Amino acid sequence: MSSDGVAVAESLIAPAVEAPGARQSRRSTNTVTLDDVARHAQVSPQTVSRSIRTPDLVSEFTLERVRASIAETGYVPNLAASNLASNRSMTVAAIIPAISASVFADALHGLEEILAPAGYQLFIGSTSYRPAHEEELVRAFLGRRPDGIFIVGTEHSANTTHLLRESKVPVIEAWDLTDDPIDSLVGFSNRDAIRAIVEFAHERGYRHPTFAGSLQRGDFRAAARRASFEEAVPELFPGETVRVVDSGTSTVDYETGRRLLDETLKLHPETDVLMFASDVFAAGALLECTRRGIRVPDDLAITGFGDFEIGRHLVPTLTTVAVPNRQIGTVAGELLLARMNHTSAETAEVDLGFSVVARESA
Amino acid sequence: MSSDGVAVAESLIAPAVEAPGARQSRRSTNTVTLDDVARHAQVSPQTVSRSIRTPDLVSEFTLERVRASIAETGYVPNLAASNLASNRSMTVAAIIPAISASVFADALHGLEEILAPAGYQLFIGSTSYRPAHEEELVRAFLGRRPDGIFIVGTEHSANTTHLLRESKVPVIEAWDLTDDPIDSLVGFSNRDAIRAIVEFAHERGYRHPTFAGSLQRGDFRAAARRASFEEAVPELFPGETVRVVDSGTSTVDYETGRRLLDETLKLHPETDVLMFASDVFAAGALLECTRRGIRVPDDLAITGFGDFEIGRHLVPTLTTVAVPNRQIGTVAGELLLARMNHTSAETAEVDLGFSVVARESA
DNA sequence: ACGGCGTATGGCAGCGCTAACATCATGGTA
DNA sequence: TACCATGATGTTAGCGCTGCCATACGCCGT
Repeated sequence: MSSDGVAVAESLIAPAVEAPGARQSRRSTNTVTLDDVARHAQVSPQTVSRSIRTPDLVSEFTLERVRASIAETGYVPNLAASNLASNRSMTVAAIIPAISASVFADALHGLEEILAPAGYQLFIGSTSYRPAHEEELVRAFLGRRPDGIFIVGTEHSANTTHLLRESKVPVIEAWDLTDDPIDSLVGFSNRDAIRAIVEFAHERGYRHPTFAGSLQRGDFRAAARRASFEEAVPELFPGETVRVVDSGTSTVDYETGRRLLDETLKLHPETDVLMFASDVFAAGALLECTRRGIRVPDDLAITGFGDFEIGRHLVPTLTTVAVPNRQIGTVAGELLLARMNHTSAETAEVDLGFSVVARESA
Repeated sequence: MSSDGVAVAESLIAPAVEAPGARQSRRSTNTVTLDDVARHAQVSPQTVSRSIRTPDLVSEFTLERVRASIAETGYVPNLAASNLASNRSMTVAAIIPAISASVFADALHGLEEILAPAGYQLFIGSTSYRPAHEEELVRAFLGRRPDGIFIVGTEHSANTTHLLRESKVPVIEAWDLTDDPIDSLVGFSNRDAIRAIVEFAHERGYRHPTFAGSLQRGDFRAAARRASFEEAVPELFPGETVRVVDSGTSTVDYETGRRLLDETLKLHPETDVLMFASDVFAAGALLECTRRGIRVPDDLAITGFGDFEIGRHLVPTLTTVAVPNRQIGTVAGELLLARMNHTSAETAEVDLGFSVVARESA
């Protein structure tokens, strides 16, 4: 082939000039790039880029050709390169304690509902309630340069807080309130919510409340709820013992609820209203009551926390506290969008409140 | 200011030479880069890179200094740049129908459990059972150049299949079996599973089975389960009408289960075993039976699908089909790891099976 | 006829990192 | 002593894309 001949001749004359293939290419195999599309459409790479990102600036005629070329070549833009060049990743990082906990799944759903139409993608990581893991996760996620961060909780390690503050990325802390947020805040007061349901129990005439939950290390919201109970009881029930049953680090499931009921009956048989830190526990306990023939609420009243769907279907239906899971996600999404579009530079602290849902079980 | 004066003079003499700051920097504000760390530690950038990625190749002495510099400068690696240069993103994309569905959350948990220790991060997207959305999601995710893809289901649009095939990325389809996978496959036969529980009902002596589920468009696994029921009944119950109650596009929740029970009692009062497409429906129906005083299984037997935790706590406990949710995730994770490390180039088709769990409700 | 303006496109450089290769000091071996 | 294998570090040249600016062209008003 004549072209080969030319190349060889050249390399004899000027050995400094690389022979084709002397240095191995670093390109990934078979990947269509923006340049390929540009060549195919006979326009500059810049025009292809514009056709994708700001089609308004490209003439109808050119746009047609570029689109056809993209389709024909099967081009898929490399967002890592785009991210690097434009310094925007079009991603939002979401850090939650557990994927399988439905409350957080609801919030993520709300978050995605707002962000996806604006072209943002969600990076999800779960900490399993371990602060050390949270820090690791924050570090790893920051490496991907998200345009926004959604994180459950207001209590983080000093390092985590520092990392987030220094990152200059809009951060939304969710699910609780605090006086000193990293940036913005969307949630409700776990403390007030528990207080409200203790007051409810008091008004209904119950006299011997017991609180039951798991005190997983790292679950600061659960801890806040327990503390709030311990604070409210002496005020509302003067002279009454403050009874708390704790399953330790157990997972949040129906089985744990059952065990918590068991322990309560053994340790505090005088209990007339058993207040759970989660509807899941309450449901497990309620079903166990059905099995054992304990009449709810006559023998023992039960309350939950979270207003999960099952509460409306249990027999008897469950008295609980409704919490705006989904709304936490949508509000957070809207706040983030405003910040990321530079529509607003303001941080916000949104208290979405809660409500006591009185049903049959108490 | 004198520096301004100099700049002007220079531009008069040699306008082609850029005055400092004439072209605006594109760097993101205040970001510490690998070069900054290198300068701080007085080593080359490459050595810093090695210190992070392959510390074995760096001397103890240098490593110490680099680590100190990283800490002091607060350096956070830019993974977009790393990704671009190395052609590895260290991410796996997971595409599931719904985040809030616990079965998929379990699988994701399993997947993460395997991938996270190996340094891979999970990108999660939900399709809401819409094939068009699935395609969009696949396209967007491919743009991030994941090293592996986990996708629920074996039925995809032609475009989706084509995109995934052409991407050359290891793909695992999950939750069902097929003769023609895109790449690898981890799941169980929804068809056989339903058949097994119909056989179970037959052996237990039930004579008038009815199937109840929602037939959401896009949920091919639900459709397969229904079809399997329609296939099994004529064989096992010759002469018996094939009764199917369908809630249309309702969401999978307890309320729908209740409505399905309602409809069944109206349309097919002869039913002696009601077989649900999900434990969630079964639980909703079972609770409604309790409320109405319908005795289970004496007046009506009930079966579910999925072996959710609640089934073990309902009164009566729920007969169902156990399905290896978590294991689907872990096995998929292991297969992906092997492919991504180039330990194995082989595709695999893994049938994890299922098992009928006989409890009190049937 | 001319400069000024808006629209469409192209050229250049660089985002922050790493693969590939080059270099340089060791130490052991023939 | 010359030689090469080994380990530690440096140099070069991109990865694929977009920000910024330059350029080309037609249109308008004066």
